[in-house]
Amino acid sequence: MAHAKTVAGTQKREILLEKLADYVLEKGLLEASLRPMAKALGTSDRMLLYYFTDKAELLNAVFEHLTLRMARHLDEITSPTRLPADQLSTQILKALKTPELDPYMRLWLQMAAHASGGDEACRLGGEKIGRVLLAWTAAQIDAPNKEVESHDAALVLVLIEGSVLLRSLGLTDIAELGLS
Amino acid sequence: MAHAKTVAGTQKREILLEKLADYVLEKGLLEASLRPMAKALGTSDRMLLYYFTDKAELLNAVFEHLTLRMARHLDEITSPTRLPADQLSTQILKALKTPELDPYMRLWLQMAAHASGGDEACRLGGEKIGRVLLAWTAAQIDAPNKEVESHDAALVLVLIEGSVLLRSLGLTDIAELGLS
DNA sequence: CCGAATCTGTAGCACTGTCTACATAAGTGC
DNA sequence: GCACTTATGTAGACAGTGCTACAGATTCGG
Repeated sequence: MAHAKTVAGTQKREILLEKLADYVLEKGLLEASLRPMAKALGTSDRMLLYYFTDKAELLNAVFEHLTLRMARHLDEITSPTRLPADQLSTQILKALKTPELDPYMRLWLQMAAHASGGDEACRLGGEKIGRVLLAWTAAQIDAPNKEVESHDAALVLVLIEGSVLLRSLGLTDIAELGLS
Repeated sequence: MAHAKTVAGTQKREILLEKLADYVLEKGLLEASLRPMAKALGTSDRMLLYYFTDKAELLNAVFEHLTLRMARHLDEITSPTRLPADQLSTQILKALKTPELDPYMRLWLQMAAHASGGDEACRLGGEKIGRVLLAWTAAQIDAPNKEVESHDAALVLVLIEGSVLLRSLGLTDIAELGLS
């Protein structure tokens, strides 16, 4: 049949998925080819396509897995004290530059680029990540009411993403000057 | 020898470059392979590698060409009246969503993604585009002094880029809410 | 007009990409 | 122990990539 049926089988799929997520997070989308990934995992492309029907399905699973993983990381570093938007954005940016979270931002950037090229899977995955980040941001904003909170959260997210993009091009000066 | 030597030769290179720029701008980096490009131009990959030593050199030339072309487009739509940062950012974003300029933003996003993956040529090209946009923005900002002007220009650029990234993921609502 | 330099077409190499066919190993229910 | 499902290895198909070798066409200075 198509793929894993037994208990051991689905477990193995989970293990593979975990390692695949590590790999994609570190190497990025451009190096996410079946053979290199399989090699890094100590298996063969044949096996990847046994546990995942497609490369597309594989990447989808990786995206979902990474989204959950990122959400957990974010939960761990959620500040208990709420801050106004301007202070929060620099605070958040600092957190996202962390070696723990930075890879997610880089991958997200790559997903956005693929999305702009028409890749619907990347678009959808990237959208979900964005929503997670937005909710996380909103929960840390000090605002008089819900309306201001959503507005400020959106603003902070826009600022963050702008910084991510500019930083990836080495335009760190602009990113920092703008956020200061 | 390596490539074009005569007058007609360098002219032909310019013509190819022009069409290559059109192609890359429309199709993006992922579809910028020699054979498809050559086919779209009515020539062969063999010819592209005659007039350009490398694919790398070809892309570099395309990037420079497009940067200049974008700068010309920007000049044409430069508003004579300077605006404060908040009004300017929405104004500029509207301009960059135009079918004439939007492709540049999409390509820029792809370049940033490649840059974040370690592609130095894309990083450098993308950095130049960023500087052009920054200068163009600064020239339209209403600010009391140069210091505020650079700060506000940087801020506007960050906002713009954040919007571009979010929009490419379909998160238009967040982009617009943040900029409002 | 002839040799030499500049162009261009054809064919192919070496590699990598996703994905499949087929056979075999390993387990599992009876 | 035997049939049957599940798991895995080997091999390769097939298309795509950048790039090159070689030969033929074209053009151009003498």
